[in-house]
Amino acid sequence: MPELPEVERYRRFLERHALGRTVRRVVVTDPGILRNTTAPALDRSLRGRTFDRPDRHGKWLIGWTDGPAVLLHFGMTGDLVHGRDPGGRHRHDRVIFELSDGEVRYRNMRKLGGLWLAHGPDDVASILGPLGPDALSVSRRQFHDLLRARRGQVKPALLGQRLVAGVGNLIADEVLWQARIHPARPLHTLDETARDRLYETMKAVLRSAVRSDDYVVRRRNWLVHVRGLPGAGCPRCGTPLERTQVGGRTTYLCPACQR
DNA sequence: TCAGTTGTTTATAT
DNA sequence: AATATAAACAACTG
Repeated sequence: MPELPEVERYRRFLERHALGRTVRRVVVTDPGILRNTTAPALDRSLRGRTFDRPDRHGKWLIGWTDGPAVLLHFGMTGDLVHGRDPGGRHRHDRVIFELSDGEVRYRNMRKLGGLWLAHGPDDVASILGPLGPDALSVSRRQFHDLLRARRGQVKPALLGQRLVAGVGNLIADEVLWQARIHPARPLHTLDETARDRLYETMKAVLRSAVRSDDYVVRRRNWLVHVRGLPGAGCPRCGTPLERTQVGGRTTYLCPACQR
């Protein structure tokens, strides 16, 4: 699930269910999900702390408290759920934050991604690593400046998290399809018009996806809606979609619309 | 049994 | 120094 739009939903979810709540206890059902801490240390560090307004950068969720911050990355199968009854826990709920009101569960089947504990903004920055600006808030000027400094193909550039942070495989295909740009196109062949179309399309796709509770299902005219279905055609022109590999990732495109 | 999966890191090669 | 490629991580599903 989790690309930028899903993680933004998790951010709002955490804000709704954890903001202002105090941590009673942290239960770790699978220590293998903890990346730079241990179950006892996590519980000790958070117990009694109160959650502040969470932040998001790209696909990272930053759960600030009046003590340390909890950093969550969701990999490909992460999720955040809320419950009141411990009996309702799922077997892939790896970490449970028992709060003064209900509990927030960090679920992750495949255990790509994980949980980090950070002690301040500098610690957060070093854990997140060299990310580009958030793809939803990057300015046109900054996007063009950063793009100019990149070489290679356009899709790997979008996916790399260093140009901008938050674009994943589905959104990358969606943006390039809507902007009518071939995913393997070398960046140096994109003129100013195409670069600007890329920027505007990326922002429009992300804004729209964030507004939807499930853009894969609800955006019926989008590529993601038909992506992977057998015999799927381009939602614009009906040409059978092409499935290929770009930058090592499965890629869907319309051979008629995307030159 | 095998291929495939919305992500990232690491090693290696170019 | 960047970029490209493959593998690894891990746990499923069809």
